[in-house]
Formats: sequence, structure tokens, C-alpha cells
Amino acid sequence: MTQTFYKKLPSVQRYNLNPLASIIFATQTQKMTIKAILSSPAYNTQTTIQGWVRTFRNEQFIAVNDGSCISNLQIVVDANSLNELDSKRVHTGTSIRVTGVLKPSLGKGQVVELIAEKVEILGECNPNEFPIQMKKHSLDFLREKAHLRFRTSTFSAIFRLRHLLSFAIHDYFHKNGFVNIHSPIITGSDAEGAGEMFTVSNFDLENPPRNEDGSINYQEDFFGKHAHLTVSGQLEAELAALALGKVYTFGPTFRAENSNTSRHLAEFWMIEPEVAFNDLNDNMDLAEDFLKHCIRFALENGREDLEFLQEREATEDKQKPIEERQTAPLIERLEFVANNTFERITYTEAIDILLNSNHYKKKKFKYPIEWGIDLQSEHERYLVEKHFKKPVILTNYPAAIKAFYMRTNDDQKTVAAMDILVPGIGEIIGGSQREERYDRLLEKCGQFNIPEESMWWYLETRKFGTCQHAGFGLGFERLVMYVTGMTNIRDVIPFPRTPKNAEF
RNA sequence: UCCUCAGUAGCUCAGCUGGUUAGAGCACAUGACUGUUAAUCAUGGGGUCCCUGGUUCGAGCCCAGGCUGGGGAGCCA
Repeated sequence: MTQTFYKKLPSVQRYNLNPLASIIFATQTQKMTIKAILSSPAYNTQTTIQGWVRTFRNEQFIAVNDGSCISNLQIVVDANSLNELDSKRVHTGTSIRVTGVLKPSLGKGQVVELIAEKVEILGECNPNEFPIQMKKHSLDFLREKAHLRFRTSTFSAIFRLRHLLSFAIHDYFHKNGFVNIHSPIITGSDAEGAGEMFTVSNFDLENPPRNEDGSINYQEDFFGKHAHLTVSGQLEAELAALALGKVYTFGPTFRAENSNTSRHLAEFWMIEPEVAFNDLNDNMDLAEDFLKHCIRFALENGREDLEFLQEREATEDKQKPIEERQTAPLIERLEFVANNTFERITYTEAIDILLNSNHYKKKKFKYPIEWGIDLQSEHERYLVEKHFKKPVILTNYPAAIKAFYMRTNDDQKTVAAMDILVPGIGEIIGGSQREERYDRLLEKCGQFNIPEESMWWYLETRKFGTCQHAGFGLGFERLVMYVTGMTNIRDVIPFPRTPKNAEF
């Protein structure tokens, strides 16, 4: 496993994620990361490592992990390096510093091991209280120990991959000439229309100032109006795109929906590129290329962690009934997506496919299928998982079921929207070509009951040098879920915020 | 918010038709062993059976309400 990973070193170095970087550090301090040691063991040299004990076997072998990679380093101790008293203090979770000499391992499970000369116990870990043990814990249990779950192999792998994907996103946009825009987190715009919003206020909640009719007087609040946490940076991104050309946002987003599912969070991170002069096709090309880049980046730079998660998933799958198991191993699924063209069909074609499916004829769909109504999860899953068996981009939805800012097509019935659906997750990207025609946009505001005066700034961009433009939104956690194979969104963000839960 | 399943030792879970002192593996302690891979073997300690109320001679088990969590749906990214 380790071997195959490090054959891919050149690509790692290219992105300045060089595991050897700490060797330079080591010449001064003797301290090395386990990742650096395993990537090219400097046999017979004195080395110091620091990390957390995973297991202590046979009172002779300590498996240590320092978070630099998924693999542990085996430490070999004896009475000289670790006295009996200290030996009793070494438990799973204990932090230690070990100095010794690297030798080829005599055992089978690893190529290199550190023959300890000195073991220092830095932080004890009472095993009667420490909940993380070297055995299988349920993800469910670990979710309640989110402050300690980083110590597990699974979560350290997930969060290293999350970092890689975050880096991949900035890398992609930067290399393609995009400008990163920090859209506001607090917004005074009350017409976002993308869901329930959290109020931001510094009022005394027990006794807020009130108007004569009893309603709360937000004019006296901090911002002089009713302010919220953002539910999307898109509108602001559009403003920037209509000057900078290509922009993207990547920041936290908040939805106060009472959603209790494995795919929703109250606080999540969203990526929203927006490109001037792009039409719907350009938008699809961008989204597909971008998604593939992120997946390839993870495959190239996070191979070892992906292999671990793949194995974990396979073990889990063995417990499940056959129909619930994954169709292919994780890495194979990712490679398939990275190397195949996404299917592109219109909403109307999708409805036809569904209506002509055997699944429909056998009445296996719970919800009705009819042009004009939104597709249900079961319909999307059928298209992606059964019919096409690959990511699908659905376009040109009926105007009534999509947002006000999407561009009306020439048929006057549909809008230039696109959703990218992937197996297992469902909708991962939603986007559109935006309505750039002032009159049309004004009309849409009316139809959607969005007060013109609250959108004056957005409308003005259509008055002053308007142009065709398009963009999309990608839920970052959904991308991390897809790449790691995790099936619950709460397991791909360090501290999930969901209804009734803001612990840590 | 709706549907559905669950809550028993630090963790994973068993617990029969309601019946006497609630079990196993892991973890922990003590000892043995010492090139182990979640080491192994022996012995030992460890329980608010989610909470409240009810039915019953008797409730971990049945009933009602609540809390928490999982899965699915809606909303969506």
C-alpha cells in the first residue's frame, strides 16, 4: 500500500505537498514526521518522532501515529528505552516522543521500524476514560465524540482528503484565471429565496425594541435592518463576475431549514463560480472539468487515504444485503467518473426516459412523473444509478420549479438550468445561465414576489453593461462525501451543525 | 416536519412466552509469555437496562407520553 503511494511522489511534489519537506527540518531538530520516514527511510540514522499511541503490543511494540499519514510507525522498546513504571503508562491515545535508530523491520507488517533508545511520555491517557480504542467504533458513536474522532484512522483520512479537495478547488480556479471573491457572511438582503435564514442581531432577545404594531423594530438593530447569515454568495459573485470576468466564492453557508437527513447541514461550505459571457453549455463544460479535476487531484495526492477508506467501505459492505452494496470499489468509481464524459440530457428527455422505463410500467415509482413537476429522489436515482450508470447533467427545467434568476429559454416554458446528479449523493451541483435581460428579470421578480426595491443593486447590473453569464453552486461536503465514500454528511465536516446540535 | 427502526457494562452487541443472582467479546487490573500486527492465555473488577408514568404478585421485556440517535422522505447544496 505504502509502496504504490510513494511511486506517485512527483505529483505530490508538484503541489508543494512534499512529504520530504520535513527532512530539511529534521537536520536541525532530529524530529521527523512518520510520512517522511516511511517515504524514504534513512536507515541507521538517529531519529525523533512524536505522536499518539495506537496500540502497545506484547509490551514490546508501540504503533504510533502522528497524523502526517494513515500509516503508523512501529516502535520497538525494551527495558532500557522504557522502564517498567513508564511502560504501564503507555496506552492507546498517550502522546509520546521517541528517539532511536531506524532499522529494516524484522516483522512482517512494515518495512521500517524505530528501535527506541528513549521513550518520553508527553501526555498520559487514562484508558478507563478515553473512549477511542483500537477497535471498530460505529461512526454514530464517534459523531458524539467529534473532539476525539480525529484520532481514528478513518477520520484522519477523511480530513486529509477534505484538505486536499479544498486545495484542489483553489488550485483549479487559480490556474484557470478565476478571482476568489469573499462574499459576505452577514447579509441584509431579504430576498435570497434559497431557504430559511438565521437572523443576525445584537438585540436583547427578551426585550427587543418594538414598533407600534408590536412587530420588532429592526431599524434599531446593529445593522439598521433585519440581517441574516448568508444562504448563498451567488448574487454577490454575479456582481463581481460582471467586471472581473471569472470569479468564484468558497465559504461557509447557513440554512435554518429543519432538515434531518444524511445530506444536509445547517452550516456547510459552498463553492460558487460565476463567469461572464458563458452560456449554459460553457457552464456545463466548466462544471464537468472542475469536478473531474478535483477527483483526479484526490486520486493523485490522497491515494493511501483513499485505499484505506476503500477497504473500510468494503468491510462495511460485507455486513449489508447485496442490493445495498457499492457497485464497484471506491477508487474504481472515482476513476470511472474522472475518465468518462457526463451524460447530458434535458429535463423533458429525462421525463420521457422515466415514463418509458420498465420501472415505471411496473409501477415501482412511489411519486408521479409528469412534465412540469420536480423530479423526486427516486427518479434522480433511477436515471443515474440504473439507466445511465454515470453522472448525468439535467438541463432546461420548467421555469416554475426553478429560481427567479435563471434565464428564460426561447420556448418561454423552461429555463437554462442545469443540475449534476451523481450516484449515491444525488444532486451535487446546481447552476444556470442567469437572466441578463433587465425587463425579463424584473418580470421574474414580480412572478416570484421578490420586492424590486430590495434587489435594486442586482437589477442595476442588468442596466449597466449587462451580458450573458452563468455559474453554479457545489456543496463542498457533498464533494467530500463523494470522494471519501462516506454516506453521512456529518462525517465529512469536523463539527457538524444540524438541528438540535451545535456541540463543540 | 413526516414515516420507520433503535436506546442494556467505557465500546460492539445478546437477553426466550413477563419469572429468581442481566451475559459475551473488546477495553481495564493482576499474572504468564516475549518479533508482535486490534498479539495470545488465565484470573478479576465493572450495570440509573434512556427518562417519566401505568398494567402486573412480578417489567430490560407489555402499554402511554417524552428525550436522544440511525435510516428513508420533504426542502435543498
